[in-house]
Amino acid sequence: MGTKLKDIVNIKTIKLRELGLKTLAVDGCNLLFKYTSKIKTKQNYVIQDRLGRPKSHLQGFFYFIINLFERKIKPVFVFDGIPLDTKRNYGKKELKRINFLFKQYKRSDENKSKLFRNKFFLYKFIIEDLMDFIRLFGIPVIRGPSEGEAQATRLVKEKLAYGVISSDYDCLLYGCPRIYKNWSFKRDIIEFISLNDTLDTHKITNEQLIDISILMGNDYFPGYKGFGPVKSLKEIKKFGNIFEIKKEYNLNDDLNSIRNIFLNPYTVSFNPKYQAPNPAVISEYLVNRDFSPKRIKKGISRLMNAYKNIMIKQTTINQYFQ
DNA sequence: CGATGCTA
DNA sequence: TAGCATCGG
Repeated sequence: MGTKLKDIVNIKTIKLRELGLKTLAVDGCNLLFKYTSKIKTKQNYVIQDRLGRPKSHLQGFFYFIINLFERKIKPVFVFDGIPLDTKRNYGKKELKRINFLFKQYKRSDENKSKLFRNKFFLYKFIIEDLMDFIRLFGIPVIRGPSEGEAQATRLVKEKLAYGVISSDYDCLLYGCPRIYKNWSFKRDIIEFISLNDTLDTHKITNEQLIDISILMGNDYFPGYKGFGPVKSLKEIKKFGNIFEIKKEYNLNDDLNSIRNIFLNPYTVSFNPKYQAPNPAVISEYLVNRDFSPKRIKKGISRLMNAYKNIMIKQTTINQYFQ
């Protein structure tokens, strides 16, 4: 939802290679959703193996990892923890509908395409398998207890990652200093959003940015009518914080708890560790999912070459600084 | 989305 | 070999 911050944040396009040898926390759910909706057949279905299992996300993640490795970027994948997400309450009705669709999905292609774009379905049936797949690359994966953005930001704050790759701006509200989005491997560029630059530009604090998001509306609060980026920013700068505005406008929502979601998110301690990718096992996994041997061979060769180059570069640098 | 194949 | 179209087998 963080899209409403678009008019406030500072966006800069940089070269992907500037991020070489950096560890970036990747919002895995974001990517999963992206690939299951964008990698599709002519009939607009996810691509599937002969057993009807989805492959779109596997292909997407496979090349995403390879492309990052080739640019010497090390990802750590962060997934959301809870299948029942707090933004949308999946009631009994929706659960029933999804179970119904799932039972039918071997028969109806139409249901499949809907199912694979349903967040609840992905959370319940796809994520764990995908995390296992990623682990075969020796890449650390964590499923945080609340929002992925919050957990990813914690890694950055603890200097275990340099920044976060995510499609929206919510990480800024959690205090993430660097967000990267809208990459193009072909053009070798990525957009960079700096929290500090954003705050400096408007001469506001991180808490004030949260307050602005509350006025405009964020994932946890619908906001107030008439409060867009311009008015929200102006009023926060004039009154200082959301509580003064609450008094001024006679609002009676519990805004402090919304604020606290961002100021004190529920996350866990995690120390990312990297290992060498396991080409044989990755290959076997992809063969089982009906990827063509040609694709697998080429991809794995790119992967292992890229990994080797990261290791060489890293050792050289480590030696240099010793 | 990113890879692959085809065309000139 | 770049640029466009189509595939994901």
